[in-house]
Amino acid sequence: MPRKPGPQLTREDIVQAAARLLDRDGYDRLTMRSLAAELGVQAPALYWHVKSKEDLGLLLFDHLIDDLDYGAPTGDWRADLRHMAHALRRRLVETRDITRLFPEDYSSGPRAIRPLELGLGVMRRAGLPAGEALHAYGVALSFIVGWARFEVTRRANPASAAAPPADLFPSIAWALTGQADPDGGFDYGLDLLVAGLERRLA
Amino acid sequence: MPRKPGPQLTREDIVQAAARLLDRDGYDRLTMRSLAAELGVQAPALYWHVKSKEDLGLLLFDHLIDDLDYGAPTGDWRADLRHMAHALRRRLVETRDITRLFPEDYSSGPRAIRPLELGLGVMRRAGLPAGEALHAYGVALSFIVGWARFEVTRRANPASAAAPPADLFPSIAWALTGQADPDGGFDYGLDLLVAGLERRLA
DNA sequence: CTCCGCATTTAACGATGTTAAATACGACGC
DNA sequence: GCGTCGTATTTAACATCGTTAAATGCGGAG
Repeated sequence: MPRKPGPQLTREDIVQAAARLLDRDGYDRLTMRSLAAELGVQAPALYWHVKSKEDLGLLLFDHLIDDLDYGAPTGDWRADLRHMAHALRRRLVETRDITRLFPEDYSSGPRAIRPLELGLGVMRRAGLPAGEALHAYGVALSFIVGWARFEVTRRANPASAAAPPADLFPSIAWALTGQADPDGGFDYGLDLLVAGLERRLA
Repeated sequence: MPRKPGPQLTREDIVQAAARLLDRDGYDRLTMRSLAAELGVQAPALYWHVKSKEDLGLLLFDHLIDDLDYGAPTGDWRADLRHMAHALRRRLVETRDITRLFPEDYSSGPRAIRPLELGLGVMRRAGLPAGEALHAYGVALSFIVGWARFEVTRRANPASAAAPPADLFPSIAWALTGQADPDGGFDYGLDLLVAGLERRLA
């Protein structure tokens, strides 16, 4: 019964080749035909293993995010929260075009269940009421993903912000007088989040 | 010198027709040809007024967001922040497919300057140090946009979350025991944000 | 040896964004 | 009044994409 694993094309092969192409050429050039070529095969062959390109996109996202190690809980919920957030953000920022593959229904669905369980565990150990944990998780996830999307393009483009006229935009001019380290924004957001949760616990 | 405004096709006409089609058919069916048909014209005619579809997307986004009224500052920075956040979120959630048009470089760029000035004004009046205002604004924007993207698809799909096995995912099971009102997540996030900022001010 | 199901190739379809070339049309110089 | 020129639009077509239909190879079961 076990089939010969010979020169057969497998779904895993496809996903791995897709990941390779995504990293090399970006999502726009990741086409069914180029993917088939990477595998030494013709394009329609892919459709035997994969329902559609959208389907492939989900499989690819899973592949790119599955090996993410959120680490074991340490008992310090603040550190755990920060650690998880940093891990996810780093993966989103460093893996090329992965934000374009991010499933729009990541809040629910089977693929989101592991980080959900972990994240809710952190909230639980923090002492948050059960009714707030899902909210807090959703807020954190929204912030992280939303932030990563902006950060990706900010890294791609130069920091080409020419200062606007100070008379028309006084608050912008004011904000530019304080020089914040430009990469600290994410940690600043985490600080706000943690402080907000602490307030919730008091 | 003033040209006759007769049956000429203008860029505004195109953008308005695009907005109409977007609302009626969604972004996937908003094609150059269908847009041209809506205007009683052939597809390549559009390219005289618009550089590309991507360009049109930016114009369309501007059109859909420009009339957003953030309201005048009240002096209560908490209320102002919440008001701005709600206004933006509502527009993002209610305007069909607008999140797919959201410019990835919205943090900077001329089109983002008005909300930026307003938002930084709020941060300023809150008493935040100048060096933190940009960070706080970026955090808030990331949260709002990130949240809206999830909320859009959550509204589209039913709340089809079948509860996972409690023995494998105890924290999820725990979180589900507390019934939070499912639409309060955004306000909860705003509460966290405000509380975090208050902490920053102390 | 034959038949059959899995896997892949060949060929092709329809749609899309976009460009090149031809064409209509109104203003302006002479 | 005629020709010319810049503006605006149409006609025709190209390249590419995701996807499907049909034909083909191929290996194991009877």
